[in-house]
Amino acid sequence: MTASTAAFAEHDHQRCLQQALRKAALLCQERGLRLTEQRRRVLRLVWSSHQPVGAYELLDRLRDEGIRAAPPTVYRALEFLLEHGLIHRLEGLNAYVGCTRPGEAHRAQFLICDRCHRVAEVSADSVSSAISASSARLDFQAARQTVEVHGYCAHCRNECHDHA
Amino acid sequence: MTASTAAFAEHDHQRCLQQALRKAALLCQERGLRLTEQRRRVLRLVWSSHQPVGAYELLDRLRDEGIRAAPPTVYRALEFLLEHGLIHRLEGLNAYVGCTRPGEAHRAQFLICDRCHRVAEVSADSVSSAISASSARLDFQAARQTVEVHGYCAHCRNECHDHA
DNA sequence: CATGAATCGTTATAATGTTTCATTCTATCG
DNA sequence: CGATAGAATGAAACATTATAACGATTCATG
Repeated sequence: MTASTAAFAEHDHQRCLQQALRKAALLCQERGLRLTEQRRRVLRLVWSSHQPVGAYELLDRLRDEGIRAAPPTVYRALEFLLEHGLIHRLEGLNAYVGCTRPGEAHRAQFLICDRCHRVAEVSADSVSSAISASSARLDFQAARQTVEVHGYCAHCRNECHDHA
Repeated sequence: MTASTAAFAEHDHQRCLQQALRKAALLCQERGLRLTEQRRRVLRLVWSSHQPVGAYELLDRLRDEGIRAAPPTVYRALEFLLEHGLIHRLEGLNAYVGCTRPGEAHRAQFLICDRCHRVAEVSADSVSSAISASSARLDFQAARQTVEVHGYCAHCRNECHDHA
């Protein structure tokens, strides 16, 4: 099972989480970044599932863990994690998901299931290069692509048919 | 000049505006929708340029015109215009732009110049079908695509070189 | 006109994100 | 070790974006 298909399938999510934390630690060590307790905690919470998490939900969960936190606590951690490619922000949801390929240069697309709310990260060259080519045709220099696809994952599509 | 390239080039914007209002009136008449004064006003303000406009900016401009308006006034108009495909929402900017092809089924991508803040709407089949194909490969039923590309338009890229 | 549905005005509030400044931590240098 | 400068944090206030709720008005239609 590849990382990109894992989100919608049954899997041992503990492995996802552990791998994400391990990769983050490695990346920060390599780059001389400080993966502080707050940042690690937020990263762990973001990775607690494949469902995107909002900033204030993270705040609540931090408080549940007994952490004294205010909005800037969360936003600062998110900013750090975004800046170094450890998480992604889903613009259409104002929410955050873990990056499956931290440290690797990649252009990601997100498949967002509107029923189970799980999100899969995809890196299809066919998509990113079609966007680049289309941009270039209009003499537009593309620097950053946001691609968010809403719909139903295989499992939820079947559920919907069952209950239709 | 096609609609999709107009945004970044010199052009008679009055024509864009008038055409947008004309198309909107036509579409509403065909569908039995009420293009009320508030809705027309908001549509006109959204179309006042190719730069996306935020809800509260619209609110301010309505007030400048002497209209008594509160947030729901604007959001209700925006909701109507979005629902019937007269405008688009740019998720990454929390802002709105006029739709260049109201009434036509189309999947749009947006080229957003980070310098002049103008936005061009594109409908590249190569992009939308690459996204559909990529989704299908993961057995994901794509219903709606959000594609927002940040970068520099031709004009601004040259400006940047000049001043570099 | 009577009526019901759609639209609008108004107030309040929720949800999301930022600024600011004082304080604490941490790595490094003398 | 102690000084120190930069990074990170705590805390309060504030700014921006969006929605809920409810009564009043408008409008097409019978």
